[in-house]
Amino acid sequence: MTKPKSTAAKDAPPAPRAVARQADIHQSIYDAIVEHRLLPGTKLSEERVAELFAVSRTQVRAALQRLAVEQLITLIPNRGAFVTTPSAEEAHDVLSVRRTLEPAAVVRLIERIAAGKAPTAIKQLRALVKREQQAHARDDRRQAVRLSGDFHVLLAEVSGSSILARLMRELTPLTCLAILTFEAPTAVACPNDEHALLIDAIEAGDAAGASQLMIDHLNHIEGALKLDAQEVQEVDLAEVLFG
Amino acid sequence: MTKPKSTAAKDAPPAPRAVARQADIHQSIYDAIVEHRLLPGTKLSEERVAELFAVSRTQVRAALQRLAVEQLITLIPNRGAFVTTPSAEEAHDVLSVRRTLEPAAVVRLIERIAAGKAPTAIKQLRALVKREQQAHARDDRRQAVRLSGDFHVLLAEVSGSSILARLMRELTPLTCLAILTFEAPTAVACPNDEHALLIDAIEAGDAAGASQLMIDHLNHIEGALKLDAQEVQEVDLAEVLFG
DNA sequence: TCCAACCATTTTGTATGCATTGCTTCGAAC
DNA sequence: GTTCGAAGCAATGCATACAAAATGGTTGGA
Repeated sequence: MTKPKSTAAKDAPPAPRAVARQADIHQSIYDAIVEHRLLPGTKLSEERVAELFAVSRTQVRAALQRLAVEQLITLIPNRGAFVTTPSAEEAHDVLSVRRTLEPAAVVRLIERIAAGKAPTAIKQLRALVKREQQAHARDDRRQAVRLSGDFHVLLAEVSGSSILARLMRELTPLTCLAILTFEAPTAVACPNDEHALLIDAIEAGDAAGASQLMIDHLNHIEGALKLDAQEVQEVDLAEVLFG
Repeated sequence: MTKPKSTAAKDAPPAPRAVARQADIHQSIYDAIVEHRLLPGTKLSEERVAELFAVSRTQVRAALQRLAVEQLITLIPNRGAFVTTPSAEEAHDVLSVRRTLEPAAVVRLIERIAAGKAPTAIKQLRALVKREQQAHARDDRRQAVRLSGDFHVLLAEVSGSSILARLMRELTPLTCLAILTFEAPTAVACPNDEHALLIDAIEAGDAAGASQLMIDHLNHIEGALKLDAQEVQEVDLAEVLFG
């Protein structure tokens, strides 16, 4: 019974399916990185992670490899996996591409709503904004930034383009990482009133207005980034390796 | 000669054999899929692939996993890996997103050239178009389609945005797959004169004209897709990968 | 005292063996 | 003759064991 090695599957009632394990590991690390509980530069030892999840290194390697493709961690051969340290340049780059993509998502969504194909879109978006405001209300900045990213992903999803949604799922975590790395703690990340205004414009069917709001919103985010404050906070030896 | 292991020789390849093997497998399968030697729906058995490359299944699994993240293959739990069958809807979706992204890449590149930051860009692009024309000349349609995709990736790369380049590296293989799946064999994929015209407009610094050319170009590709022809055939793995 | 080389420990890379899952085929009953 | 079920088989999922590489400390020499 106490041995998790031999027939461990019976001990875990909620996740008897083996496939879920790997996804769980990926999700947990993903969440930790996006919510800045795992700081850039932190090393993720295979054995350590495997221990924490009570699985073998095989599963961990798979999860880490996927995270590496998503650029959330950097895999150095024979050295290990490290949480990616975003550069200021990359942060601007991501925001720049998002200024191209997201207005298109907004326009798409407005067209889709007009065609009656996305009846619950507005409702879903408002629900997410509400959660975001709640996070703000309890001063949970990490969760707020994360939910803010989720908002932009949801926007792309309900716009009806799976490709667009996929790209946004790649870009938003990088943006979250950049915000939490470069933004001053006092600054407001993705001011949620802008999200609310954006929904209003979408609901009103104002394509031009909504697009401009989105661009302004992304500009505000980029403007809030402080490129000089690249300080290291209690990160162990990793920074030395990268420095 | 006697002791190749110690700290003697530095001319040994900096890239370890280890990572190279895995990358090789990935690249080989990638090429085969993008050049349509591996047809959509084909099953890629771990054991079979491992045999062909003379490695263990471990390496193959890693390569397949990466291909799955890139959406070139579909991983079905307990079933195996299959070359992704693109749907007509996805094909249109990809082209739609590219119509949003690529004009931005063109404008970016023109600005970059004007700033003197990409002196060899035009030269590189023309060289690639030349190879593409040569492939056309010898009626190598598969290689032509593949090089055509490479052209669009190179365009994004020299535009100076690594994020944009990354996204294009994801989208072009899907487009290649769609073209070779849905397009009539007689149709010309990515008419290379359009690529040449595009380069001319970029070199002339005509941002509006070049953007429009890019949009037209992508529209031509989408227009050439035939949504009904969706056939699946069986092929021999060894023949395709090494023949 | 400082630099360099060596050895031990830790961590990653890889293969292999076993368990599990899904498919297929053969058999029997209706 | 058709259909449902069970057993066998093949392929994937996963863990463990082993090998290679790197790091850190230590020892020896200049």
